[in-house]
Amino acid sequence: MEDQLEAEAADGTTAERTAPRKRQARGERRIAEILAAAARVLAAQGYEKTTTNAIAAEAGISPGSLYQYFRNKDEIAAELATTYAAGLRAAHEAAFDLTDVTNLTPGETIDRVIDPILAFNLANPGFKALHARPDMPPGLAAATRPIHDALLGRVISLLKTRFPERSLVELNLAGQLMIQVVQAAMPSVTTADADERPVIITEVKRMLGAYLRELAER
Amino acid sequence: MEDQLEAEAADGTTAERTAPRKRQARGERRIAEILAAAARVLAAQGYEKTTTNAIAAEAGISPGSLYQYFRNKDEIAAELATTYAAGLRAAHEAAFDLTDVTNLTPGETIDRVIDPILAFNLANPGFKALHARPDMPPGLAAATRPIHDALLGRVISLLKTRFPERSLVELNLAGQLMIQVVQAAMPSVTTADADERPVIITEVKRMLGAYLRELAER
DNA sequence: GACAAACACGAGCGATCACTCGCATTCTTT
DNA sequence: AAAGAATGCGAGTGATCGCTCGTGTTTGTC
Repeated sequence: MEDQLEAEAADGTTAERTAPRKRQARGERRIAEILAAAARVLAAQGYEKTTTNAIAAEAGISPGSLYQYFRNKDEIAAELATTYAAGLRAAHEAAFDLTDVTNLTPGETIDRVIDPILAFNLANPGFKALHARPDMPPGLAAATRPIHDALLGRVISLLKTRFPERSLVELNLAGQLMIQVVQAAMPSVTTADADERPVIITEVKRMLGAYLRELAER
Repeated sequence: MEDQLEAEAADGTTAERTAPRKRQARGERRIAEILAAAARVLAAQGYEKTTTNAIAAEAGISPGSLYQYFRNKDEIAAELATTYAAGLRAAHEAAFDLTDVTNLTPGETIDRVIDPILAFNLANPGFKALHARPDMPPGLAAATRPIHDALLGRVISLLKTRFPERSLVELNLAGQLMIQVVQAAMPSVTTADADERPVIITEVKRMLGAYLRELAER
């Protein structure tokens, strides 16, 4: 990561990105610590009730130091949302092989889409506090939207290969509804005892499966 | 409404409710105005961002006058939640005749349950800002819970008559999931253009219908 | 070792919010 | 009409929050 030392002078535009001037190992670590702390506080308190002082305290630094790395509270949340988006996308791409979609049963397809989302939500409790809450500042919504759009796009393209006879508006609506259902059930899953979760998850999958069958026979 | 003048002296316990001491026509009106104003602000801003000063301004009174009638912000919200609960219950009871449940098709049953909820949500935009938001103070959650419980009880008893062979835990889970689905789709419905709404509503009902069919064949 | 940039601190500023208090006004009762 | 309770006001209080600033400490570079 330190292999470019003075090869950036030629390019003035990205100079601040590739090599600000000198050393940043400590700072880089701090940023990660702050984001981890913010995720923890966010998961416990929700966005509105999360204070920057609480994040700083959780990270073990002073409030002032926090603003050495982030312009304001929203930027911390936006950065975290971006990180989550990347993580969720990665989780999906790892569990999902686009080539063999056609020879999966509907139930298997549902599993392939739902399970990574569930696992991600269980592993990242702070995610849902950041994802499409209605009381968010518009700047943050911009960072949050790509997560939703990427997932929606994936679901729609999946529906398209499985129901080529359906119109795109129809599939769009179906995709949005299915995502809403999973999101709606998510709090129940994450707050339930670990041994209750499979029951809830099975039920959600049954509903989605039934809906897909209805879509096929329509 | 002013037919009890001095017939309350016999009952000491409910004296403050029926006749505090003297005159309250103006005050009674104010309370209604404050609640209406609070509903408007709540619908536009959400619970956390709603300030008591904004409610007072919307009601056309001073912040001080607000506290003549309510102890604090939460009490306003709680009172409003209670009002909503009564309204929703009334809407349901008007649209719902428990006697002829058995000779309705599943689709009709779904309409009977869903339509009043939809109508109520469209007519009372402030309702969803108050209903089971995760960032609410515990005191408010207490006022909000009866709404959910009443609805859940109604749905479950309905499922019980239609699926007597299913266990109660199973029906409980099914009822909760179905309610979650309707609630999850509600923002899409209320924010959509009026001509888009039927499409979304139809789709939600299709999903619920498909799920009920799956529940029957299970 | 000298210098400057990066990093860290924490008291505190300005704004906001829920709520109070002293006082003025309106209404009811006698 | 006089008393007093109900109603109304709005500046102000104390608490909290996001964020800044002056200052001090660490760390890489020469």
